[in-house]
Amino acid sequence: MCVSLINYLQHVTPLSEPLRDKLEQIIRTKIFTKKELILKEGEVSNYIYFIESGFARSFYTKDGKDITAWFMAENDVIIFVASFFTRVKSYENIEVLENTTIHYIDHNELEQLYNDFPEFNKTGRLLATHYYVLSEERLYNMRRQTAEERYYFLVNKYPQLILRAQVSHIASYLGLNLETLSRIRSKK
Amino acid sequence: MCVSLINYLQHVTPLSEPLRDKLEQIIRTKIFTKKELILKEGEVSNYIYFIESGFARSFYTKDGKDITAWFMAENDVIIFVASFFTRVKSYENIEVLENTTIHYIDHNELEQLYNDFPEFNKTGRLLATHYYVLSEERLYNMRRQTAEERYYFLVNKYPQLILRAQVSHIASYLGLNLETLSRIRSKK
DNA sequence: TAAATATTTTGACTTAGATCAAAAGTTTGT
DNA sequence: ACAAACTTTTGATCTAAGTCAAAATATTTA
Repeated sequence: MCVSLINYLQHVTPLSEPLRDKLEQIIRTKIFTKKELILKEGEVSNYIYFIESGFARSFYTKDGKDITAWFMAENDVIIFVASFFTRVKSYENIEVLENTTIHYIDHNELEQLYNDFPEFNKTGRLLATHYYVLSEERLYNMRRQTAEERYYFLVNKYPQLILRAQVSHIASYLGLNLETLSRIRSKK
Repeated sequence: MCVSLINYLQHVTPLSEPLRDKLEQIIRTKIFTKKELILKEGEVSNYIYFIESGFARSFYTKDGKDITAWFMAENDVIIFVASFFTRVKSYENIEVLENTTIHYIDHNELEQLYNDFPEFNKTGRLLATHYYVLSEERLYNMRRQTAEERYYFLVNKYPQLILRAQVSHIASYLGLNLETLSRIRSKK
């Protein structure tokens, strides 16, 4: 059932057989239907998630407005970064935008795994590095730049995202209001 | 000479004696004077740096303008993230803003270190995670928010930075022009 | 320590994107 | 297949921040 996740991890760096067996034991699977929340703000994020299929977004509320922080699709590892790693309450939610199947691992079990299988730290290091690079890239795109530049960066870098997400979510992700994004898109 | 870096790493997670010895062997030290560039855009970042003392900033050029990406001070680990990890040419520079002493490790030697001392992957994982959290935090502050909100977030989170960096650099980091930041600051 | 250079502040005006409002188009459920 | 509920587009203003210009301060350097 969780073959996709183990394959993914195996692809990051090879795993020993006992480690794979242990992973199979601790990975849980859950199916969410459109609009369900995988995680709610105010909770400490206790799981690291992996999307087997589907589409989701993280968002938070600011001055009554719903602001999308990022989108996640097949083969993405997702975490409330700050909350999962530093054990503080999350200010973000994760909402499923299409029916979605996820695999997840409990925070304590993951810690235990790092202890029992020190080799797994390499997987953790490479994954953290990878997501760190992506985060810096999004940060880079966010600074300066006009609304139009930011939008077309996203279009080029994540074309499938543009097709799947709705205008209002893309707009709030880019720090625009939806009318502005609508106008940018209709300019040709 | 590189005691400060080894202490720092030891603080992340304990290191074995042979690992410490190896680290002492491969860590290099260099002193930069104000305005020198530690690294130039167009180069592949070959080193991971650690600031023992001093102050620096990373910046890039966009439409002829110099834009500060971040600041680094004592006990900060610094890398051109994308370039160091993915081995592409960096679009960023690192400039020393005060006389600065740095320790650095060569990319290949670091890879070798991970191979020879697999335990060091734990240090790498924890450091990558830590900097990932900080990156997401900066990203969070960058989105939405008015110029004033962004500035005061920085003031509260990094008060020493505000004292050390010049207005024009802080302004470009916040995505503002310096006149706008000057006006925000003079509002009391 | 005075001149040269760099940085910050202040002022007048412009503009990209926000806001408010309503029409048009799409999706969803029964 | 129709009504209800969303989502997107279009239009008319408004405003926060940008631009250009010049004066006021601070910092370097000789």
